[in-house]
Amino acid sequence: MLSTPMTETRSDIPPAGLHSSSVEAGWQRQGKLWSNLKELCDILRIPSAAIHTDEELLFQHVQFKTGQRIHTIGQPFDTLYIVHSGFLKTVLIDEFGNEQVLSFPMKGDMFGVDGIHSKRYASEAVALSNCDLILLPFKKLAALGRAHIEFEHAIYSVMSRELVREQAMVSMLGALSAEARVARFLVSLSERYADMGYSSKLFNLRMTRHEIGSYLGLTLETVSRTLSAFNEIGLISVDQRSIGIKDLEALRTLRRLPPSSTRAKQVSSKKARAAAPVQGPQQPEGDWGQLATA
Amino acid sequence: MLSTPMTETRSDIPPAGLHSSSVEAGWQRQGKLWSNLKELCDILRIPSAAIHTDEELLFQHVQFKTGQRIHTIGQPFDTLYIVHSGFLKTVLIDEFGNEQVLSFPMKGDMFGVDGIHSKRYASEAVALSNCDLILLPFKKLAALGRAHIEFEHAIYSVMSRELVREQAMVSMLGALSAEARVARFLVSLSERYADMGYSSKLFNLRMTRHEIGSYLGLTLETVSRTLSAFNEIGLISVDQRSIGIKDLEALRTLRRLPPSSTRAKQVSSKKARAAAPVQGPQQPEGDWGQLATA
DNA sequence: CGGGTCTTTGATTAGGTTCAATAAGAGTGG
DNA sequence: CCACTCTTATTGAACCTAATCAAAGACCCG
Repeated sequence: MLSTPMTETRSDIPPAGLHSSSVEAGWQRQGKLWSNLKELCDILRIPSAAIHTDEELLFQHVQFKTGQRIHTIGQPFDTLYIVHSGFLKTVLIDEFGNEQVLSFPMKGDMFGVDGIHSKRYASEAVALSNCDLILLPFKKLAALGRAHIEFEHAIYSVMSRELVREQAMVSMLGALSAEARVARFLVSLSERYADMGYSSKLFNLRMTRHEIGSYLGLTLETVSRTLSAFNEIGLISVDQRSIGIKDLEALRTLRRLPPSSTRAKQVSSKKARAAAPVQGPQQPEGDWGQLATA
Repeated sequence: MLSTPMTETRSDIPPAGLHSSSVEAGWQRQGKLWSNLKELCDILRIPSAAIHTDEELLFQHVQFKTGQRIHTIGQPFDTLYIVHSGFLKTVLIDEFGNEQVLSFPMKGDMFGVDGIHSKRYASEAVALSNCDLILLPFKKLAALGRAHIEFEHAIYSVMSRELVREQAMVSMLGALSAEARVARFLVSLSERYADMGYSSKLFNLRMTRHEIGSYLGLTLETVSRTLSAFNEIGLISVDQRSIGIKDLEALRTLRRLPPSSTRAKQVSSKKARAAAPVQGPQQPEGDWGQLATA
């Protein structure tokens, strides 16, 4: 119930498999490596067109292990973080020590932006898996914006994107039922994984029910129950952290589960598509391991 | 229930009273007037120190009447807005036409930022009173950032501030009871009014219960009931749109109304301060009118 | 294997929604 | 000016969703 103690040292497994796709360029076992501007843009999904490839600016990587904190609330702000690989959560801590999950940053996401205003981080970031992060000192970023007009716009764009995301979040919390929230959460995870080259149909949750609940404004029990319900009516398959998406469209459009009397009917309406054997490159299980990507 | 039709032409009352405090410099009756950079910074509460006062850049003002839309969702984005005077709401519209209120911009607030990312406004802004807005073309803003390093940081800062605000919102929606939400809403309104030089103890709501409810993720009935409850136990006084803050501290720290059994006890604990006759410059009633400020 | 965390599921409660009726204002037009 | 209408606000009663409390099973790791 309290701020999940976070084991601080789980899965110390060193990188298992390596890979060398385009974006993964600047990465290597433990060693802090460096990315250049182009790589940075690619990861952030920013048009890197007009970027001079001869740009010598380099950005340092840092690794964090599961459970480690990247920054805490109130800590002086000076750098932004971009997720190169791994999964995290950002949280607010209320006066009683309760966590409120704000986001689950993953590859391509930037976090720490909330520190710009007050020069102190307004939230806390914790690694949910081993992570490889790119450090982006704010001063450097600002300078970069000045040097490359393109990049400047990109900065604004990323911040704007984040704002839109938060708006969607507010909207969801303000208006949707528990089922709809969980459904949307699954859909967005699915899409996010697809973006990253993982399977959008079969993946493992990196966060606990408690964290999901906090993120969605629900209790862990409600999350658990809702997942079970989705499982029963055939929208998904659930087994602990493993989720199989069976009917994405239904999840996408779900607003409210039929009032349990009509529940049976709904089950039938699930256009028995269970035939389609879900698969595809599954998400790395052993963390930090083989990114069995496309 | 549907997206309040918005009368589009209520209170066509022209500006009643004028005033000429420091910040109000570039304003005048109907005429679109212009503000210079320094004034802009002042309004935005940005340090305008290193700004060359000889700067010739001017920013156009525009007036909107109660009920008018400033921009709509999907409309091509090119300018940001800064509230010089008046009250607005920004809303999201779901697939059924239901509004979700995201914010209530007022003096010193910037909105439209959500349009940067997709080059289209992601939300809709509606005037809740007659408004005087400063137009800030995004291109101009970006150029400005390049010209004045100070200002560039200010841009990031304002966007970051907005993000933090949204985070607080998410946190509130995710974790607080109805009473706590309404209490916080009142507190933040009070503080906001104080900032603007109005009375923090006595003011009029510019928005309907429905809009407040939408903003707080509650129904209008719950908002109404909660206000009534606060009134009963002496935290505030309510009469329609008029709110009197009686016990700010209680509102600030309220997490959950005592379980109605202890309710009586609570009433007594209200350190009978009703003696203090609330007053101070009240908010302009006739909109657009006399800013009876300090 | 044992302690810890995480998850599932059930029973009960309560906070908020929904439905409904009434009242108070504000604007309109005869 | 008053009747009429429309929107907004208040309040009550019934219902329902999700929270809370509780217990047992699954998983993880030392």
